[in-house]
Amino acid sequence: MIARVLLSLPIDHPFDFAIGDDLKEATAVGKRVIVRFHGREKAGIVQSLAERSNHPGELEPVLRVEPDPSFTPDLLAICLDTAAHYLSPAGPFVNRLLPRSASARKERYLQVAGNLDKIATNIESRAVRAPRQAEVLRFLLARHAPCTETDLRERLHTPNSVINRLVDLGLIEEAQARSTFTQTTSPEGVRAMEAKMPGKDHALLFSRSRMGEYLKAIEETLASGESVLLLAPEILIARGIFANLQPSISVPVALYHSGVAKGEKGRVWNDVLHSRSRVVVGTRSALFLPFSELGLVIIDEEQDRSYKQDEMIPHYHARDMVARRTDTQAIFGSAAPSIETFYRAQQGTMQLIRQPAQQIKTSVRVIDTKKEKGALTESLLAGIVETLAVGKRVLIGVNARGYFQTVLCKQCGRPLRCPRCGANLTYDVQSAQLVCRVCGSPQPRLACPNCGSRSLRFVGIGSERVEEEMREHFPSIAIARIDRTSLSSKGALALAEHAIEGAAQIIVGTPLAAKGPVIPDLGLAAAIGADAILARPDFRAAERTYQYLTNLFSRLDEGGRALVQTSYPDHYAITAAINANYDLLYAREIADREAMFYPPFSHLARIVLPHMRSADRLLRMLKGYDVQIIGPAPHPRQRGRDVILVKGATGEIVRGACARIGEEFPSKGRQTVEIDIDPEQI
DNA sequence: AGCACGCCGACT
DNA sequence: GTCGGCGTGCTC
Repeated sequence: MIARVLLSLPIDHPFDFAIGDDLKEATAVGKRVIVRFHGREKAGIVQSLAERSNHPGELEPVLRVEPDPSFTPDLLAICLDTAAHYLSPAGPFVNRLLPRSASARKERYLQVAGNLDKIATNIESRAVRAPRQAEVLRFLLARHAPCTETDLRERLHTPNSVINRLVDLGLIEEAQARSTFTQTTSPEGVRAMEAKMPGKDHALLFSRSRMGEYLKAIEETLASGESVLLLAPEILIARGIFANLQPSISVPVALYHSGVAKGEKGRVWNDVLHSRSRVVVGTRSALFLPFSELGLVIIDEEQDRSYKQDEMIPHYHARDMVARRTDTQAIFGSAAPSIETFYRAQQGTMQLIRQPAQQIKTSVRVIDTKKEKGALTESLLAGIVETLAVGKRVLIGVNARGYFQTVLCKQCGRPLRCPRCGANLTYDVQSAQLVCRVCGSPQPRLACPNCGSRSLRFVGIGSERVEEEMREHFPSIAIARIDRTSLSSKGALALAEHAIEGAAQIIVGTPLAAKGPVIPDLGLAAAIGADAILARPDFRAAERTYQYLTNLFSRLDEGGRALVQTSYPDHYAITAAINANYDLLYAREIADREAMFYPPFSHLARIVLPHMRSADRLLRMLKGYDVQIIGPAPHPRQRGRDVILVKGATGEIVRGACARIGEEFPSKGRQTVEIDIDPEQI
């Protein structure tokens, strides 16, 4: 017996290892094994088992088989399919996905034990002498659902001793996560569900408030014995949904995202693997958890760019990977769907459930910055003062992080560029110097690296600059800034959540802060950075602008006011957003996309290649396929690299052409050719 | 990815 | 004459 093992190497094929008699029993497809490779111990995932190997030489033995977490064969197949779809090697992907072995300690799900009267009397009798115990009982009783020990400790700051004492007293007990759920769906319920989605497993839920529909669908799926996955675009939002969902669902809910601690990841993985967890809320990586009977995937804010993995290979899009899956029901939720998804719904590829009635009419005021100058106009400041005066809160949406967006050289008349990578430099207040946000290198002098001139002009405005100006204007007001750094650590995350909940009167945020549910007591949502999104050289610029503004407005409750500062008050993306008129946006966009042969009418791939002798050969090769080629154009941020956009009528054609590129131009060091299938970033 | 092998410039 | 630069190639 031999095992074909996927190692974390940028090589697209598995390596064979011999399985000794002692490990025959333990070795299985999807397990993590330790092998000796190239003289060193390395972990790998068993892709398949076979009788013999084609390898001419001697085989190294499998040294050890790791305990769970492991892949189910089904999940492994999905991962291999995903990697293949994006023309990426599977080894690094699957090795990265699988968490390290979970710690021996298993997370307990706790619930109140015995009859409710007994608990109620205990809460009363313990209120004075054992207030912490009473608190825990009250919490669990009110919750109606089991709760993990960690969760209990975090929410109530309960020491372990209190929990253990309650277990000893027999007042709380470990819940069998699986058995606590009572089957509630009648045959009529099942029939109603079938009627709702006749013969179609996938639906676009186009609505402002979607949680109710989600809850219904989740309970229906649970009732049929299957599991549910709910995806959110950001950690911050996943956490919010998790907190909301947990008390209203009949089984324990697990949370899974890249910020979850290692041990906890392994625990959640194992809970899903053994069907102890049947509802998971998470970000895109949760899509690759080992569900055995996944009945429903909900992908909330389906239009969100964050579902695309840009930083690492494979560059997969969670929404598209869900769309490919016919083995599970799927709901794509959005208040401002992507043009692609809405098109599919229009074509009948998926069902369209549209609830326009729920759109809240927001009163929006437009400030034309061609008439009123400055990044922070007088009207905006007046609006903020007014809002604060009535005790309401303010959200200011800025398009970018940092201080100034760009620094222009008056001599060269062009933005200052990083000499190392060619990206536009920004000014950092903290260090009072120019820094490159792409490669991180600071500039020694406050001068143009190109000509040395010290006469600079600062244009644009970033979140840090706005935050600082706000502090000057409103020194006694609590101000918070929310951007990508808010997701960097647990502490920063908690701070951001705290700010949104009410700790800050003014929140300055990048588009990240526009995502999420209604912010309590928000009186004013002001967009001052929408133009920068609209001006991006990307065929989705108008769509993104609409989605950004819609997101921002949706953080207001009934009665809240919005304000948009723009130089393009008549642009359809902005007027459509202000009037919540998606159909206007869609009509304009879909006509444009068809005329310009962009998605959904074409499929794209983005190729980034270094300046090399063989670039001409690459282009000639592409021309042999039925594709359109745009470029090569210099990479906007990386010096010495070019970008080619490949357009084709089907994904197969584009992927075929790109696969050939991948074969003919194997990655070797600096010469690596990057291929991004269905890019979100143009 | 590592790591070794291998072939050309400035140094004790 | 050597030390060491990183291009190329292999790993079951």
